[in-house]
Amino acid sequence: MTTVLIVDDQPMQRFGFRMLLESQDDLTVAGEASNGAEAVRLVSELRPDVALMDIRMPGLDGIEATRRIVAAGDRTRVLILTTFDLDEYAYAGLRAGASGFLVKDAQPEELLAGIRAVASGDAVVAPSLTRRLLDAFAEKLPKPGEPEAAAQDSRITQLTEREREILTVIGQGWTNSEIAERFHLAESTVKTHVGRILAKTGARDRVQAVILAYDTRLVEPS
Amino acid sequence: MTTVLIVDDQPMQRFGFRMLLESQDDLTVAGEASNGAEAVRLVSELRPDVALMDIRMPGLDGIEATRRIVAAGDRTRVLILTTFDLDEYAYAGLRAGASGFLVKDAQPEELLAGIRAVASGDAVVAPSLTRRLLDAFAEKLPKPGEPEAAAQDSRITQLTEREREILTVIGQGWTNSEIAERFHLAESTVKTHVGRILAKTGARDRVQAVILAYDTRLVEPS
DNA sequence: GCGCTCGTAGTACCCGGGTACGACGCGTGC
DNA sequence: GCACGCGTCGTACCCGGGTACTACGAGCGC
Repeated sequence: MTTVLIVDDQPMQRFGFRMLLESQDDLTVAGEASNGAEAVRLVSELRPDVALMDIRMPGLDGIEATRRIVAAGDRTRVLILTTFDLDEYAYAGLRAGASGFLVKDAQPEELLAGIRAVASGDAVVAPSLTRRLLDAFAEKLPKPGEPEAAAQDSRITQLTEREREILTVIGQGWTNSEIAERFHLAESTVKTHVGRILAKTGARDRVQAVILAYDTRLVEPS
Repeated sequence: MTTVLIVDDQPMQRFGFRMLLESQDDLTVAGEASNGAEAVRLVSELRPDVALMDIRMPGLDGIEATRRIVAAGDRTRVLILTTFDLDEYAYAGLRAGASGFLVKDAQPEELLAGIRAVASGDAVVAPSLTRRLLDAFAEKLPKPGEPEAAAQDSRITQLTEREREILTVIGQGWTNSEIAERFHLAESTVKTHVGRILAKTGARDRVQAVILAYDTRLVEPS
Protein backbone atom coordinates (compact mmCIF):
# COMPACT_ATOMS: atom_id res chain seq x y z
CA MET A 1 0.00 0.00 0.00
CA THR A 2 1.35 3.36 -1.01
CA THR A 3 0.68 6.24 1.36
CA VAL A 4 0.31 9.73 0.00
CA LEU A 5 0.37 13.14 1.65
CA ILE A 6 -1.66 15.75 -0.21
CA VAL A 7 -0.24 19.26 -0.06
CA ASP A 8 -2.34 22.02 -1.54
CA ASP A 9 -3.76 25.26 -0.21
CA GLN A 10 -7.09 24.81 -1.98
CA PRO A 11 -9.49 22.56 -0.07
CA MET A 12 -11.44 21.61 -3.16
CA GLN A 13 -8.28 20.60 -4.92
CA ARG A 14 -7.31 18.41 -1.98
CA PHE A 15 -10.74 16.87 -1.97
CA GLY A 16 -10.44 15.97 -5.63
CA PHE A 17 -7.10 14.34 -5.12
CA ARG A 18 -8.36 12.44 -2.11
CA MET A 19 -11.32 11.07 -4.02
CA LEU A 20 -9.12 10.00 -6.88
CA LEU A 21 -6.53 8.35 -4.67
CA GLU A 22 -8.98 6.58 -2.40
CA SER A 23 -10.66 5.06 -5.43
CA GLN A 24 -7.51 3.07 -5.99
CA ASP A 25 -6.89 -0.16 -4.12
CA ASP A 26 -3.18 0.33 -3.76
CA LEU A 27 -3.18 3.98 -2.72
CA THR A 28 -4.24 5.66 0.49
CA VAL A 29 -4.14 9.22 1.75
CA ALA A 30 -1.93 9.55 4.80
CA GLY A 31 -2.92 13.13 5.42
CA GLU A 32 -3.36 16.60 4.01
CA ALA A 33 -1.42 19.81 4.40
CA SER A 34 -2.42 23.28 3.28
CA ASN A 35 0.98 24.91 3.21
CA GLY A 36 4.67 24.14 3.04
CA ALA A 37 5.45 24.30 6.72
CA GLU A 38 2.66 21.93 7.54
CA ALA A 39 3.83 19.62 4.77
CA VAL A 40 7.35 19.43 6.21
CA ARG A 41 5.98 18.67 9.65
CA LEU A 42 3.55 16.01 8.43
CA VAL A 43 6.13 14.28 6.30
CA SER A 44 8.42 13.75 9.29
CA GLU A 45 5.47 12.66 11.35
CA LEU A 46 3.56 10.43 8.95
CA ARG A 47 6.43 9.34 6.73
CA PRO A 48 4.30 8.89 3.63
CA ASP A 49 5.71 7.23 0.53
CA VAL A 50 4.82 10.17 -1.64
CA ALA A 51 4.08 13.84 -1.07
CA LEU A 52 1.85 15.33 -3.75
CA MET A 53 3.10 18.88 -3.66
CA ASP A 54 1.50 21.99 -5.04
CA ILE A 55 3.91 24.81 -5.73
CA ARG A 56 1.87 27.93 -5.16
CA MET A 57 1.02 28.17 -1.50
CA PRO A 58 0.97 30.94 1.03
CA GLY A 59 3.91 30.98 3.40
CA LEU A 60 6.43 28.29 2.69
CA ASP A 61 5.96 27.33 -0.95
CA GLY A 62 6.22 23.91 -2.51
CA ILE A 63 9.75 24.32 -3.74
CA GLU A 64 11.15 25.28 -0.38
CA ALA A 65 9.11 22.57 1.33
CA THR A 66 10.54 20.05 -1.12
CA ARG A 67 14.04 21.24 -0.40
CA ARG A 68 13.57 20.76 3.31
CA ILE A 69 11.96 17.37 2.97
CA VAL A 70 14.72 16.11 0.74
CA ALA A 71 17.39 17.64 2.94
CA ALA A 72 15.91 15.89 5.95
CA GLY A 73 16.76 12.62 4.28
CA ASP A 74 13.30 11.19 4.66
CA ARG A 75 12.37 8.39 2.35
CA THR A 76 9.37 10.38 1.19
CA ARG A 77 9.44 11.15 -2.51
CA VAL A 78 8.09 14.47 -3.65
CA LEU A 79 5.93 14.73 -6.73
CA ILE A 80 5.42 18.35 -7.65
CA LEU A 81 2.25 19.58 -9.29
CA THR A 82 1.61 22.91 -10.86
CA THR A 83 -1.06 24.59 -12.87
CA PHE A 84 1.30 25.86 -15.49
CA ASP A 85 4.19 24.11 -17.10
CA LEU A 86 6.49 27.02 -16.46
CA ASP A 87 9.94 25.64 -16.69
CA GLU A 88 11.43 27.92 -14.09
CA TYR A 89 9.36 26.02 -11.59
CA ALA A 90 10.50 22.78 -13.09
CA TYR A 91 14.11 23.76 -12.73
CA ALA A 92 13.67 24.94 -9.20
CA GLY A 93 11.75 21.80 -8.33
CA LEU A 94 14.36 19.55 -9.79
CA ARG A 95 17.09 21.41 -8.02
CA ALA A 96 15.18 21.02 -4.82
CA GLY A 97 15.32 17.28 -5.30
CA ALA A 98 11.81 16.43 -6.39
CA SER A 99 11.22 12.99 -7.87
CA GLY A 100 8.73 14.19 -10.37
CA PHE A 101 6.97 17.10 -11.91
CA LEU A 102 3.49 16.98 -13.40
CA VAL A 103 0.99 19.54 -14.56
CA LYS A 104 -2.38 19.63 -12.88
CA ASP A 105 -4.34 19.34 -16.07
CA ALA A 106 -2.90 15.90 -16.65
CA GLN A 107 -5.30 13.00 -17.04
CA PRO A 108 -6.14 11.21 -13.77
CA GLU A 109 -4.47 8.08 -15.12
CA GLU A 110 -1.28 10.02 -15.70
CA LEU A 111 -1.35 11.34 -12.20
CA LEU A 112 -1.93 7.91 -10.72
CA ALA A 113 0.77 6.41 -12.88
CA GLY A 114 3.08 9.17 -11.76
CA ILE A 115 2.42 8.52 -8.11
CA ARG A 116 3.07 4.82 -8.49
CA ALA A 117 6.22 5.44 -10.46
CA VAL A 118 7.58 7.84 -7.88
CA ALA A 119 6.67 5.51 -5.03
CA SER A 120 8.62 2.72 -6.68
CA GLY A 121 11.70 4.89 -6.95
CA ASP A 122 11.28 5.96 -10.52
CA ALA A 123 10.77 9.53 -11.56
CA VAL A 124 8.29 11.24 -13.81
CA VAL A 125 8.22 14.45 -15.74
CA ALA A 126 5.38 15.93 -17.71
CA PRO A 127 5.96 15.45 -21.43
CA SER A 128 6.01 19.16 -22.08
CA LEU A 129 8.87 19.50 -19.62
CA THR A 130 10.73 16.44 -20.78
CA ARG A 131 11.37 18.17 -24.05
CA ARG A 132 13.15 20.97 -22.27
CA LEU A 133 15.20 18.55 -20.28
CA LEU A 134 16.33 16.76 -23.40
CA ASP A 135 17.18 20.04 -25.06
CA ALA A 136 19.27 20.98 -22.09
CA PHE A 137 21.04 17.69 -22.50
CA ALA A 138 21.57 18.19 -26.17
CA GLU A 139 23.37 21.43 -25.44
CA LYS A 140 26.09 19.41 -23.82
CA LEU A 141 26.78 17.72 -27.13
CA PRO A 142 29.94 18.47 -28.99
CA LYS A 143 28.84 21.23 -31.28
CA PRO A 144 30.50 22.76 -34.27
CA GLY A 145 31.78 26.01 -32.87
CA GLU A 146 34.02 28.82 -33.86
CA PRO A 147 37.69 28.82 -32.98
CA GLU A 148 38.71 30.98 -30.07
CA ALA A 149 41.78 32.73 -28.85
CA ALA A 150 44.21 31.91 -26.03
CA ALA A 151 47.19 29.60 -25.80
CA GLN A 152 50.70 30.90 -26.24
CA ASP A 153 52.33 27.58 -25.59
CA SER A 154 55.13 27.16 -28.13
CA ARG A 155 53.72 23.87 -29.29
CA ILE A 156 50.64 25.83 -30.25
CA THR A 157 52.11 29.05 -31.53
CA GLN A 158 54.26 27.25 -34.08
CA LEU A 159 51.08 26.05 -35.74
CA THR A 160 49.61 27.97 -38.61
CA GLU A 161 46.27 29.67 -38.16
CA ARG A 162 44.54 26.97 -40.11
CA GLU A 163 46.18 24.24 -38.07
CA ARG A 164 45.16 25.83 -34.79
CA GLU A 165 41.66 26.09 -36.10
CA ILE A 166 41.62 22.40 -36.89
CA LEU A 167 43.27 21.42 -33.63
CA THR A 168 40.51 23.28 -31.86
CA VAL A 169 37.78 21.20 -33.41
CA ILE A 170 39.79 18.04 -32.94
CA GLY A 171 39.72 19.00 -29.29
CA GLN A 172 35.97 19.15 -29.56
CA GLY A 173 35.81 15.61 -30.77
CA TRP A 174 35.22 16.08 -34.46
CA THR A 175 36.22 13.28 -36.80
CA ASN A 176 38.21 13.93 -39.94
CA SER A 177 35.14 13.49 -42.09
CA GLU A 178 33.16 15.93 -39.97
CA ILE A 179 35.92 18.48 -40.23
CA ALA A 180 36.10 17.99 -43.97
CA GLU A 181 32.37 18.40 -44.37
CA ARG A 182 31.91 21.43 -42.16
CA PHE A 183 35.00 23.18 -43.44
CA HIS A 184 34.25 22.29 -47.04
CA LEU A 185 37.52 20.44 -47.47
CA ALA A 186 38.56 17.08 -48.87
CA GLU A 187 39.22 14.51 -46.21
CA SER A 188 42.72 14.08 -47.56
CA THR A 189 43.34 17.74 -46.85
CA VAL A 190 42.19 17.31 -43.31
CA LYS A 191 44.48 14.35 -42.92
CA THR A 192 47.36 16.41 -44.20
CA HIS A 193 46.64 19.10 -41.62
CA VAL A 194 46.25 16.59 -38.84
CA GLY A 195 49.50 14.94 -39.79
CA ARG A 196 51.33 18.26 -39.66
CA ILE A 197 49.76 19.14 -36.34
CA LEU A 198 50.90 15.86 -34.86
CA ALA A 199 54.38 16.26 -36.30
CA LYS A 200 54.78 19.81 -35.03
CA THR A 201 53.37 19.25 -31.58
CA GLY A 202 54.88 15.84 -31.01
CA ALA A 203 51.52 14.33 -30.23
CA ARG A 204 51.33 10.67 -31.13
CA ASP A 205 47.76 10.65 -32.28
CA ARG A 206 44.65 12.79 -32.16
CA VAL A 207 43.90 11.64 -28.63
CA GLN A 208 47.08 13.23 -27.40
CA ALA A 209 46.31 16.22 -29.58
CA VAL A 210 43.04 16.61 -27.69
CA ILE A 211 44.91 16.48 -24.40
CA LEU A 212 47.31 19.07 -25.69
CA ALA A 213 44.42 21.28 -26.72
CA TYR A 214 43.05 21.13 -23.19
CA ASP A 215 46.39 21.54 -21.46
CA THR A 216 47.19 24.64 -23.49
CA ARG A 217 43.67 25.99 -22.90
CA LEU A 218 43.09 26.06 -26.62
CA VAL A 219 39.83 24.45 -25.61
CA GLU A 220 38.30 24.74 -22.18
CA PRO A 221 36.47 22.12 -20.17
CA SER A 222 32.77 22.85 -20.18
CA MET B 1 -2.17 11.79 -39.85
CA THR B 2 1.12 10.89 -38.27
CA THR B 3 3.56 8.93 -40.41
CA VAL B 4 5.94 6.52 -38.75
CA LEU B 5 9.06 4.77 -39.98
CA ILE B 6 9.72 1.44 -38.27
CA VAL B 7 13.37 0.62 -37.78
CA ASP B 8 14.19 -2.81 -36.44
CA ASP B 9 16.33 -5.66 -37.66
CA GLN B 10 13.79 -8.29 -36.62
CA PRO B 11 11.01 -8.79 -39.20
CA MET B 12 8.57 -10.13 -36.62
CA GLN B 13 9.14 -7.14 -34.41
CA ARG B 14 8.45 -4.83 -37.33
CA PHE B 15 5.33 -6.76 -38.14
CA GLY B 16 4.07 -6.34 -34.62
CA PHE B 17 4.66 -2.63 -34.64
CA ARG B 18 3.02 -2.31 -38.02
CA MET B 19 -0.09 -4.12 -36.85
CA LEU B 20 -0.30 -1.98 -33.77
CA LEU B 21 0.19 1.28 -35.62
CA GLU B 22 -2.14 0.48 -38.50
CA SER B 23 -4.90 -0.28 -36.01
CA GLN B 24 -4.90 3.39 -35.07
CA ASP B 25 -6.83 5.89 -37.13
CA ASP B 26 -4.34 8.68 -36.73
CA LEU B 27 -1.17 6.69 -37.36
CA THR B 28 0.23 5.17 -40.53
CA VAL B 29 3.43 3.33 -41.36
CA ALA B 30 5.51 5.23 -43.87
CA GLY B 31 8.01 2.43 -44.28
CA GLU B 32 10.30 -0.05 -42.62
CA ALA B 33 14.06 -0.23 -42.28
CA SER B 34 16.09 -3.15 -41.02
CA ASN B 35 19.27 -1.28 -40.14
CA GLY B 36 20.60 2.15 -39.35
CA ALA B 37 21.91 3.02 -42.77
CA GLU B 38 18.59 2.18 -44.36
CA ALA B 39 16.85 4.21 -41.68
CA VAL B 40 18.90 7.30 -42.42
CA ARG B 41 18.21 6.93 -46.11
CA LEU B 42 14.49 6.36 -45.70
CA VAL B 43 14.09 9.26 -43.32
CA SER B 44 15.49 11.69 -45.84
CA GLU B 45 13.39 10.07 -48.56
CA LEU B 46 10.06 9.58 -46.82
CA ARG B 47 10.33 12.33 -44.22
CA PRO B 48 8.16 10.57 -41.64
CA ASP B 49 6.97 12.39 -38.55
CA VAL B 50 8.45 9.79 -36.25
CA ALA B 51 11.14 7.15 -36.55
CA LEU B 52 10.60 4.24 -34.20
CA MET B 53 14.19 3.24 -33.70
CA ASP B 54 15.59 0.01 -32.32
CA ILE B 55 19.07 0.33 -30.88
CA ARG B 56 20.62 -3.02 -31.47
CA MET B 57 21.05 -3.51 -35.15
CA PRO B 58 23.81 -4.92 -37.32
CA GLY B 59 25.90 -2.34 -39.09
CA LEU B 60 24.91 1.20 -38.23
CA ASP B 61 23.17 1.02 -34.88
CA GLY B 62 20.22 3.05 -33.69
CA ILE B 63 22.28 5.56 -31.77
CA GLU B 64 24.46 6.47 -34.68
CA ALA B 65 21.49 6.50 -37.01
CA THR B 66 19.76 8.88 -34.62
CA ARG B 67 22.80 11.09 -34.52
CA ARG B 68 22.84 11.35 -38.28
CA ILE B 69 19.14 11.92 -38.63
CA VAL B 70 19.23 14.70 -36.07
CA ALA B 71 22.37 16.18 -37.59
CA ALA B 72 20.69 16.22 -40.98
CA GLY B 73 18.18 18.63 -39.54
CA ASP B 74 15.18 16.68 -40.72
CA ARG B 75 11.93 17.33 -38.95
CA THR B 76 11.66 13.64 -38.17
CA ARG B 77 11.61 12.92 -34.44
CA VAL B 78 13.35 9.83 -33.23
CA LEU B 79 11.78 7.63 -30.60
CA ILE B 80 14.26 5.06 -29.43
CA LEU B 81 13.17 1.62 -28.32
CA THR B 82 15.20 -1.00 -26.58
CA THR B 83 14.62 -4.38 -25.06
CA PHE B 84 16.33 -3.51 -21.83
CA ASP B 85 16.16 -0.33 -19.89
CA LEU B 86 19.90 -0.06 -19.75
CA ASP B 87 20.55 3.52 -18.97
CA GLU B 88 23.85 3.61 -20.77
CA TYR B 89 21.87 3.37 -23.97
CA ALA B 90 19.51 6.03 -22.77
CA TYR B 91 22.32 8.47 -22.30
CA ALA B 92 23.83 7.72 -25.64
CA GLY B 93 20.43 8.03 -27.26
CA LEU B 94 19.53 11.27 -25.59
CA ARG B 95 22.89 12.74 -26.38
CA ALA B 96 22.39 11.69 -29.96
CA GLY B 97 19.34 13.91 -30.00
CA ALA B 98 16.49 11.46 -29.68
CA SER B 99 13.10 12.83 -28.69
CA GLY B 100 12.21 9.86 -26.57
CA PHE B 101 13.28 6.62 -25.12
CA LEU B 102 10.97 3.73 -24.32
CA VAL B 103 11.45 0.11 -23.42
CA LYS B 104 9.98 -2.50 -25.71
CA ASP B 105 8.07 -4.27 -23.00
CA ALA B 106 5.98 -1.18 -22.44
CA GLN B 107 2.22 -1.47 -22.80
CA PRO B 108 0.94 -0.81 -26.33
CA GLU B 109 -0.94 2.20 -25.00
CA GLU B 110 2.28 3.64 -23.65
CA LEU B 111 3.98 3.14 -26.94
CA LEU B 112 1.15 4.79 -28.85
CA ALA B 113 1.02 7.64 -26.39
CA GLY B 114 4.77 8.03 -26.77
CA ILE B 115 4.54 8.19 -30.55
CA ARG B 116 1.82 10.81 -30.41
CA ALA B 117 3.70 12.86 -27.84
CA VAL B 118 6.87 12.81 -29.88
CA ALA B 119 5.02 13.65 -33.07
CA SER B 120 3.51 16.68 -31.39
CA GLY B 121 6.89 17.95 -30.35
CA ASP B 122 6.92 16.68 -26.80
CA ALA B 123 9.38 14.16 -25.51
CA VAL B 124 8.98 10.97 -23.59
CA VAL B 125 11.24 8.91 -21.42
CA ALA B 126 10.50 5.58 -19.82
CA PRO B 127 9.86 6.09 -16.09
CA SER B 128 12.73 3.86 -15.08
CA LEU B 129 15.09 6.12 -16.98
CA THR B 130 13.62 9.43 -15.92
CA ARG B 131 15.13 9.12 -12.47
CA ARG B 132 18.64 9.08 -13.84
CA LEU B 133 17.83 11.83 -16.23
CA LEU B 134 16.70 14.06 -13.40
CA ASP B 135 19.74 13.26 -11.33
CA ALA B 136 22.01 14.06 -14.18
CA PHE B 137 20.12 17.22 -14.97
CA ALA B 138 20.15 18.44 -11.40
CA GLU B 139 23.91 18.13 -11.40
CA LYS B 140 24.19 20.43 -14.37
CA LEU B 141 22.33 23.18 -12.63
CA PRO B 142 24.22 25.88 -10.85
CA LYS B 143 24.14 24.86 -7.25
CA PRO B 144 24.22 27.34 -4.45
CA GLY B 145 26.97 26.29 -2.08
CA GLU B 146 29.95 24.04 -2.33
CA PRO B 147 32.64 24.55 -4.96
CA GLU B 148 31.54 21.33 -6.57
CA ALA B 149 34.11 18.61 -6.25
CA ALA B 150 35.24 16.44 -9.08
CA ALA B 151 33.45 13.84 -11.07
CA GLN B 152 30.05 13.12 -9.72
CA ASP B 153 28.57 13.58 -13.11
CA SER B 154 26.20 10.68 -13.52
CA ARG B 155 27.82 9.69 -16.78
CA ILE B 156 30.88 9.01 -14.65
CA THR B 157 29.33 7.67 -11.51
CA GLN B 158 27.50 4.97 -13.37
CA LEU B 159 30.85 3.54 -14.39
CA THR B 160 32.37 0.80 -12.30
CA GLU B 161 35.55 1.50 -10.38
CA ARG B 162 37.60 -0.34 -12.94
CA GLU B 163 36.00 1.55 -15.81
CA ARG B 164 36.67 4.92 -14.19
CA GLU B 165 40.24 3.84 -13.67
CA ILE B 166 40.59 3.04 -17.34
CA LEU B 167 38.78 6.16 -18.48
CA THR B 168 41.27 8.15 -16.46
CA VAL B 169 44.25 6.78 -18.33
CA ILE B 170 42.42 7.08 -21.63
CA GLY B 171 42.14 10.72 -20.67
CA GLN B 172 45.89 10.74 -20.27
CA GLY B 173 46.37 9.51 -23.80
CA TRP B 174 47.22 5.88 -23.24
CA THR B 175 46.61 3.47 -26.09
CA ASN B 176 44.83 0.19 -25.53
CA SER B 177 48.07 -1.74 -25.72
CA GLU B 178 49.70 0.55 -23.17
CA ILE B 179 46.80 0.12 -20.82
CA ALA B 180 46.94 -3.65 -21.28
CA GLU B 181 50.65 -3.74 -20.58
CA ARG B 182 50.71 -1.47 -17.55
CA PHE B 183 47.59 -2.98 -16.03
CA HIS B 184 48.69 -6.52 -16.83
CA LEU B 185 45.61 -7.22 -18.90
CA ALA B 186 44.92 -8.71 -22.31
CA GLU B 187 44.26 -6.12 -24.95
CA SER B 188 40.89 -7.73 -25.60
CA THR B 189 39.95 -7.05 -22.01
CA VAL B 190 40.91 -3.44 -22.40
CA LYS B 191 38.79 -3.23 -25.50
CA THR B 192 35.87 -4.70 -23.64
CA HIS B 193 36.21 -2.07 -20.93
CA VAL B 194 36.57 0.73 -23.43
CA GLY B 195 33.52 -0.46 -25.29
CA ARG B 196 31.46 -0.43 -22.12
CA ILE B 197 32.70 3.01 -21.18
CA LEU B 198 31.69 4.38 -24.55
CA ALA B 199 28.29 2.71 -24.39
CA LYS B 200 27.58 3.98 -20.91
CA THR B 201 28.76 7.51 -21.41
CA GLY B 202 27.44 7.97 -24.91
CA ALA B 203 30.86 8.94 -26.19
CA ARG B 204 31.35 8.02 -29.82
CA ASP B 205 34.98 7.09 -29.58
CA ARG B 206 37.93 7.47 -27.25
CA VAL B 207 38.47 11.03 -28.38
CA GLN B 208 35.10 12.05 -27.02
CA ALA B 209 35.82 9.95 -23.96
CA VAL B 210 38.90 12.07 -23.36
CA ILE B 211 36.81 15.20 -23.67
CA LEU B 212 34.31 13.76 -21.24
CA ALA B 213 37.10 12.98 -18.80
CA TYR B 214 38.20 16.60 -18.92
CA ASP B 215 34.72 18.07 -18.79
CA THR B 216 33.83 16.03 -15.73
CA ARG B 217 37.15 16.90 -14.12
CA LEU B 218 38.03 13.23 -13.94
CA VAL B 219 41.32 14.45 -15.30
CA GLU B 220 42.56 18.01 -14.99
CA PRO B 221 44.41 20.09 -17.54
CA SER B 222 48.04 20.35 -16.50
C1' DG C 1 21.09 -22.95 -5.46
C1' DC C 2 20.26 -19.35 -8.72
C1' DG C 3 20.55 -15.07 -10.89
C1' DC C 4 23.14 -11.12 -11.42
C1' DT C 5 27.19 -7.94 -11.90
C1' DC C 6 31.87 -7.44 -12.78
C1' DG C 7 36.23 -8.37 -14.55
C1' DT C 8 38.55 -11.12 -17.40
C1' DA C 9 39.58 -13.07 -22.29
C1' DG C 10 39.01 -14.55 -26.92
C1' DT C 11 37.92 -14.27 -32.22
C1' DA C 12 36.52 -12.03 -36.33
C1' DC C 13 35.60 -8.13 -38.87
C1' DC C 14 35.46 -3.32 -40.52
C1' DC C 15 36.71 1.37 -40.58
C1' DG C 16 38.73 5.67 -39.32
C1' DG C 17 43.13 7.49 -38.48
C1' DG C 18 47.84 8.08 -39.52
C1' DT C 19 51.87 7.72 -42.73
C1' DA C 20 54.31 8.29 -46.93
C1' DC C 21 54.37 9.90 -50.93
C1' DG C 22 53.58 13.35 -54.90
C1' DA C 23 51.35 17.43 -56.81
C1' DC C 24 49.52 22.20 -57.74
C1' DG C 25 48.21 27.20 -57.04
C1' DC C 26 48.95 31.31 -54.51
C1' DG C 27 51.19 34.68 -52.02
C1' DT C 28 55.56 36.85 -50.03
C1' DG C 29 60.23 38.02 -49.81
C1' DC C 30 64.74 38.01 -51.59
C1' DG D 1 62.63 35.07 -61.37
C1' DC D 2 62.58 31.89 -57.86
C1' DA D 3 62.47 29.78 -53.47
C1' DC D 4 59.52 29.09 -49.75
C1' DG D 5 55.46 28.66 -46.78
C1' DC D 6 50.89 27.55 -46.89
C1' DG D 7 46.68 25.43 -48.11
C1' DT D 8 44.75 22.38 -51.03
C1' DC D 9 44.05 17.40 -53.04
C1' DG D 10 45.18 12.73 -54.35
C1' DT D 11 46.63 7.51 -53.88
C1' DA D 12 48.24 3.65 -51.41
C1' DC D 13 49.11 1.26 -47.36
C1' DC D 14 49.02 -0.32 -42.50
C1' DC D 15 47.44 -0.45 -37.91
C1' DG D 16 44.98 0.78 -33.83
C1' DG D 17 40.42 1.28 -32.38
C1' DG D 18 35.76 -0.10 -32.12
C1' DT D 19 31.99 -3.59 -32.71
C1' DA D 20 29.76 -7.95 -32.29
C1' DC D 21 29.76 -11.72 -30.45
C1' DT D 22 30.77 -15.58 -26.90
C1' DA D 23 32.56 -17.28 -22.60
C1' DC D 24 33.86 -18.14 -17.78
C1' DG D 25 35.06 -17.60 -12.81
C1' DA D 26 34.35 -14.84 -8.53
C1' DG D 27 31.47 -12.66 -5.57
C1' DC D 28 27.05 -11.18 -3.86
C1' DG D 29 22.10 -11.15 -2.77
C1' DC D 30 17.86 -13.57 -2.48
